[in-house]
Amino acid sequence: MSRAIRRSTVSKTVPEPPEAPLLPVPGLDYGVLDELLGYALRRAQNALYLDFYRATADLDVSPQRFAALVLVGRNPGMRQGLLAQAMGLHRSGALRLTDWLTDRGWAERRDDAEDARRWGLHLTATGKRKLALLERRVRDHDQGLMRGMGDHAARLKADLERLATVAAAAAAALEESK
Amino acid sequence: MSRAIRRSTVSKTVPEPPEAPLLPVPGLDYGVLDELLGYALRRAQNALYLDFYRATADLDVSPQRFAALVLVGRNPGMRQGLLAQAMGLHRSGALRLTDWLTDRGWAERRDDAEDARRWGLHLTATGKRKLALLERRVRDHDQGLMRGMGDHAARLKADLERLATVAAAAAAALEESK
DNA sequence: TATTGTTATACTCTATAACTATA
DNA sequence: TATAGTTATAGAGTATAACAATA
Repeated sequence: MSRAIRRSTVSKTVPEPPEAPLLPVPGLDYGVLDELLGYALRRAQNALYLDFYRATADLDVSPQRFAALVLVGRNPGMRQGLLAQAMGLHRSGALRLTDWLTDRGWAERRDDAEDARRWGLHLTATGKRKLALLERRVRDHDQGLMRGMGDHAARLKADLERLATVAAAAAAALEESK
Repeated sequence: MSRAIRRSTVSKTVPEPPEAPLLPVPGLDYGVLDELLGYALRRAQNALYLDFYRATADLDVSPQRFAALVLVGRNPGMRQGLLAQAMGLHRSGALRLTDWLTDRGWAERRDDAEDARRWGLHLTATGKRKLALLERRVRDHDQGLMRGMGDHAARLKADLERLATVAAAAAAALEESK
């Protein structure tokens, strides 16, 4: 592959957040939606996304990009393909995500000693500073949500982790039975 | 506004699902992500979306469009603006969503008796049949997830509803303090 | 003047398919 | 041949801004 400098065509901003939270509108009949675990999850996810967006508005990231920054920071030298796998993305998506980080000077690609097809991803000094700042902000903010959930916070987190594996197993079973 | 027949430029298919679930990759260090309620929620949401997509693959809907169908079915005559509000969308998004439903002959716009600026949204007979089929499928499927969560299912749903309001309040407070 | 819905546009996000270099 | 990454493209999703009709 060409190791020449590439021109990346990556987004310049963070995506627009939802217009408004998805909270129940008084007087509307939600029918079956009110019974569904999936819809409750969607409502919560929507509210948290909006909240994350506002809490980090000045730092120019998205939840996904924050996650990528953490992963590269914690696993220096990781390949793009592994980043894709960890984030549930196609290879081409991991490329764009990496480009976004390198365009800002937060990460860089280095040659992989074992396999010349691969890159090793590393944070720059700037990236490390940015990550430290972001981690503090995001953690504080998340802890605020946890406080709001009181003594249900820990069990909610555990239940969500279990739900993710339950749903993934269900999806895999459907894929299988095709 | 023109009540002439419009040419809708709406998508023909359902969006591509994530490439793969976001489950933890063994051997990777997730750092702070493993501590965050928000990341646990993201993992669950990702898995459920993929699962919904596969469970309804033959029915050509997305979670959002399913929700719109339920809302219009349950609240006949509702305005587009109200649909936007209920779904956390901009007006222009509700327009596209409505176009999508009308293009398929599942819903129709009728004049609003009280205000000539508004449309009243209604399901067609076809839309009602489709909705009945979808509701059965989605409910069965959601109950499968609930069964997988055992006796934690009800409390998880309640916790998620509370989390949505906690996060929405936090987001509103941030918006306020700007 | 404000509101409802529309139009036109811009931008992001993701995947697919074909390609190059390397294993 | 298979894999890692790249390129080019197509399709989806959302919002913004300006506009017409109506209140």
